[in-house]
Amino acid sequence: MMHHLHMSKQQASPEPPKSEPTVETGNLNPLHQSSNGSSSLWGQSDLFQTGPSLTKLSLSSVLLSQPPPSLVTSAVSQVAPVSMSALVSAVRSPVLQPPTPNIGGPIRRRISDKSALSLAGEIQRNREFYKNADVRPPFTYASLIRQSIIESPDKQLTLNEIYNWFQNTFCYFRRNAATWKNAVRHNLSLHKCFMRVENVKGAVWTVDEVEFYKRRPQRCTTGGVQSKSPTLTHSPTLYGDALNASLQAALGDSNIGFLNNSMSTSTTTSPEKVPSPPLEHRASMEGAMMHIKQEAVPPVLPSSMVTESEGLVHLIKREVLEQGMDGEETEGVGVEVDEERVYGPGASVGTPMDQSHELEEGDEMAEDLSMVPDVVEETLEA
DNA sequence: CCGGACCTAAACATAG
DNA sequence: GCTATGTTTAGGTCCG
Repeated sequence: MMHHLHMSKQQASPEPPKSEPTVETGNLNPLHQSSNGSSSLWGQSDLFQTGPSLTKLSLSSVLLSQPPPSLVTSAVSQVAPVSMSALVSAVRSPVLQPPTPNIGGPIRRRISDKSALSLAGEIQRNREFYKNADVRPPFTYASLIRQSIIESPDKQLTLNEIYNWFQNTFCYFRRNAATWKNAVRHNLSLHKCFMRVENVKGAVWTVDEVEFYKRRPQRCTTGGVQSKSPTLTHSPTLYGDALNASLQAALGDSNIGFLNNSMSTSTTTSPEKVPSPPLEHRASMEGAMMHIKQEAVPPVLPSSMVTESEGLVHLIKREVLEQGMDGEETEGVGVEVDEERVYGPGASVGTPMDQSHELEEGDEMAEDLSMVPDVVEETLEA
């Protein structure tokens, strides 16, 4: 095992994907074709990561052996006292055994939920790493999809654009296209947080932040689940739990205020368009926000709502179904979603400009996500 | 042990 | 007929 790690340290960038990772957003389908045996590859590849080719394993291992820069540097240096033990162990272990989940097998411990909040930062920090390393990102498909959409200027992407984002952003997704693409489509259809919208450019996918955060809290909220994850632990993302407490304390009202402000700003910036978010809705939103706060991450909900309620013309998801049936699961959700959907069309009030405005705001928020850790760091250091 | 979240695979339907 | 896109279902793993 370790062998691979040591050797081939230099072929670190040897043959990741035969196709140059230098793909530009838009034109890169280098591997698509290779989807031939791809389908099967991933399933196994995920398990054995590189089962067939040791060379690849080497590569991965090597890369893995040196966790994403930010993962180590930021995590270690940043989060000093907080959850030292956890972080330390997390950071150490990786050295001995690759931190990433991809190697050992299909590790489920992926950063999702609130973790997704800082996913932006995570990706930003390690963009190069993920771009060149054949490492499977420790995020769930849902989180990644969301991220891709959020990163887009219009907060909406076509399926193909999402594919491109995956491939552009992660070297790992330049292989086994059939598999992960299927997963992406599956996720888009499965999760309520992803909404298909008929746009000028055809069908595009958008994210319903409210939904996104709503359906995932449980797992993460219930306790430092994520921090346990090897991948999460050392990730800048995991500020979540461990940091949380100290973070909250550290940040104090100032930052919270910031958060609140951000939220209020976003919520207030679009009051016209989104006719006074129903109280119930707000309540739920706040619920979601609570999670966000806990993670010490900037709010994102508002923007989504806005986005959603904005120029979205046709919301073609399971509205009917939700309304008609499943009153249990989607109960609360359903209601809120419906509400939003109601706004959507009616929100036509929102002008294109408004939309772009909001969208930009959303961008900023996405940026904020990436800076959260820094804020934390500074605060803690101070 | 259970239930929920995820992942992967695959069948099917549709539209271009 | 093929491909891309969507939707569903099913089986498994992991985790709290």
